[in-house]
Amino acid sequence: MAKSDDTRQQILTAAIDEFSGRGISGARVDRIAKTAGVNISLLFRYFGNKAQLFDAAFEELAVRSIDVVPFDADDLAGYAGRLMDHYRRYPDIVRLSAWYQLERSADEMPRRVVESEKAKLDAIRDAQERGAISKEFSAEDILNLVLHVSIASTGVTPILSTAPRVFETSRDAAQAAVRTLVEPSAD
Amino acid sequence: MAKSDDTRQQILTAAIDEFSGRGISGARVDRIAKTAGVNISLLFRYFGNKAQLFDAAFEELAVRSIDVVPFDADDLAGYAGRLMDHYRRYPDIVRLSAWYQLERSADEMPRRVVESEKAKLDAIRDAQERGAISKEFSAEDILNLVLHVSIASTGVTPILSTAPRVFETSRDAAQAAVRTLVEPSAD
DNA sequence: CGAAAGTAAGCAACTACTTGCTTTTTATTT
DNA sequence: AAATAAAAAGCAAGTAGTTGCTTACTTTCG
Repeated sequence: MAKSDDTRQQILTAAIDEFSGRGISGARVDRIAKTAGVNISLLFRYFGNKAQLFDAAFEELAVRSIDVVPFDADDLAGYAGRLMDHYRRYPDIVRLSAWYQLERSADEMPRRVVESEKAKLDAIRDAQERGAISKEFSAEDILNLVLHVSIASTGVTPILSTAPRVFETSRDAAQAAVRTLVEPSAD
Repeated sequence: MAKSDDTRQQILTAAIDEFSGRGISGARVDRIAKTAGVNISLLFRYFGNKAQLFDAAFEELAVRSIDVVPFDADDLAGYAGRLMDHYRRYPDIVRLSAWYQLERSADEMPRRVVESEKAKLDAIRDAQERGAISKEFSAEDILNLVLHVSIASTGVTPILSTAPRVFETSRDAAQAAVRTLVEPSAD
């Protein structure tokens, strides 16, 4: 099985590359097979069809992102900074997510992603109860705002605006924005 | 010429529909022609090729958005609210922008979009000089943050998160967030 | 009449996926 | 350790249907 596991991974790596660049419709399965250096029929035997291969590629990167970027409700600015670093280092996950929203939004996110989100919301609510962060916004709104501030400099965002900003400056600004948004108000 | 102008618009409308749903690679030119009720060869005579037709569709909606949603640097929360209303009413522009970022990001935005952005930045800088809004962030960062808070509930954003939020609540939250971010600090 | 608008019928290249077959690996028995 | 057979891995060569775009021709209109 060692050999086939390797082949599987080879296909997945090539698929991540192809799908993140071109999406599902734009991707070409023979190109993926060629990049992976495997026969095209293996691709279908292992992953079923093109859409399922995309799902596998997406889940791979999504789960990795969750595992690698630790969440901290008491330091949301720090979390935002870590997220931005991760996105800059692995731009594929952002693009893959974008394609996912556009071409697969009917489906549900992978289980691990859904679970992770629930845990984050619980942690935020707990931090609010303890008075560590502001209660002005709901936990859902806070998470939503933090995530969107964090992707604001990736350049794969559907806004009518020119090229993405210089990373360093907007990283500082994003962190400051998160801090401003969640700091406990005096009441 | 009245007849041909009408045909052109018919094609453009069908193209907006098809491209916003499926992107460039996923769109089918014969489907656009059929929806528009015109012969497919006219589509190419009028618009050149598939990619140029996409550009025409994108520019149409982008310019319309700019013209219809007035910018006000002294009331950025109001602007954000108006933007969100516009996006909810015409979701096509958000999706079209998303496809554009993914499939055409090499190109430059339409001239009108670039010009409009420059004007917005100038207005923000002016408002900062007058002390109407905070100087904590650069004009670029402020605009970037406002735009991203405004698309946070559209559901076509590359974040690892489940379904979009309820519109009304997140609209209020987004406006409050913008207000918090740009209110002049006491210094 | 001349130019522009409109149309039917292609076409060459591509595309996701399959088939029928050979080779290698693994598990089991001797 | 050798023999064996089943299962899995690997491959070359398809195939049926699609795709963006063109061509050659007719009709409409000022």
